Amino acid sequence: MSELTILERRFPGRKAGLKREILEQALACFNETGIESTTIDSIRVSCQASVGAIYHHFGNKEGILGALFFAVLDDQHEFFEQYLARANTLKDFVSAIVMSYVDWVVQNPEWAKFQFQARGFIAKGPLRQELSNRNTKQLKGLKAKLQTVDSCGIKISLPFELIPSLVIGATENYCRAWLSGRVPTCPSVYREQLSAAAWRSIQN
Amino acid sequence: MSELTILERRFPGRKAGLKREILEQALACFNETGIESTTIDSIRVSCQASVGAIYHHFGNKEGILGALFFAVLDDQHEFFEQYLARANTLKDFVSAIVMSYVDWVVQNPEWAKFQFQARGFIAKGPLRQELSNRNTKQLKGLKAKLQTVDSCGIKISLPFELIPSLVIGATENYCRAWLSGRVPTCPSVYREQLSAAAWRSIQN
DNA sequence: ATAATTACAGAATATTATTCTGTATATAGA
DNA sequence: TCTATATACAGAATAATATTCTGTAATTAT
Repeated sequence: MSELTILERRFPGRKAGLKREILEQALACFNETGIESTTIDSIRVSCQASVGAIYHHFGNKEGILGALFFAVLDDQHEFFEQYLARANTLKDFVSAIVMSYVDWVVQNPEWAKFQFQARGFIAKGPLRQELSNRNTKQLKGLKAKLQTVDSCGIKISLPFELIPSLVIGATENYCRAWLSGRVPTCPSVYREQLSAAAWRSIQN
Repeated sequence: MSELTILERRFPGRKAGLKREILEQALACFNETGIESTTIDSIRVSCQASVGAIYHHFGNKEGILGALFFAVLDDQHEFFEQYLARANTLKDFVSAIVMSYVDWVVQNPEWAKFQFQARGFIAKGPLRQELSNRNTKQLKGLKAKLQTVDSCGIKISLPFELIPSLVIGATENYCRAWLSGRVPTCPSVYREQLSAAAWRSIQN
């Protein structure tokens, strides 16, 4: 794991300084007051920039949202790939998905909160195609990797389209509950249980 | 099941006619173009009302959102209670939760889509307390019912706070995927599998 | 060194949400 | 039935917000 923040990794260099600052404050605003009720002006005040600067870098509000959203997505994906690379059996495979998800959320709670909020917006707006492309691509990668893995003597009889939901659904649901304060206990505490439950759920 | 629509059940009577019409068109707009990018004026045009009428009934945009959101929540809850009433064993209990969720979503896909979109907004805005109250209340009801049920000789050793996520997480995830078009197969097809997987996931 | 591009500032404008004032319609009490 | 009171609606006026536009500084490339 690098010491840099997500923004420093995705928008590196000194000349991207203001860009990062705008994004950082925008993230804070979005998480505090919600995406819709965050105004460009509130972001502008937070980062002490001008509307001109903001619109120069991002075009419009959706542009800020998109820059943040795809930065998260990329970061999460890289993180996930690191876990996946070490998985040799099907059980490891399931475990890697669950664990990487939990660990990433716990390490980046503010980004995770934002991601949950923003997905809906992106799925509607002009960037929906981009999101859809990435989803298909990632799914294809997963399928390929899945072929190369030792299946532990288990024959999965459930239809493939159900598997992703079974593997990640409960974990995602719990992480969301934790981020919103509905449950107090950090998902890290339940890494093993969530992983084991996912594994049980796909067998029959 | 009543023949009436959700709106007719929640806002009955002739004098609530325009109110229902506004809500119906607002729902359509929200689902088509997203909540943020839906303007009051686009709703006004769709239902051929005046801004005055809209603001008279709902106060502001958030008010429309809230009326729709809690109407859905109430409807879903009643539907769910019908299933739950028939559950006598723990396994039935889990099954009732999964099945009622799937059936409701499949019967009311537009409302379900809206619910997923709107939850984030409500969780931020001024109605968040109301939402939180309902969640706690429902959870309390579930716990109470859980005590009265035959546990099938199973001793659940997982912490309680994990259970709701394990039971409904995968199903919710799949329904969401279906509503957004990411998977083609209707969740109804997988009712049994989802229910069985949830049941396996909570045992260890 | 200078031309060209990129980064920024802030006033001007456009879009959208909300309020306000007035009128009609319904409802309740006499 | 009459009238007072509240509720339902219409649409112009205003406020809040997003976006554009024009100009200037800084940076980069030639």
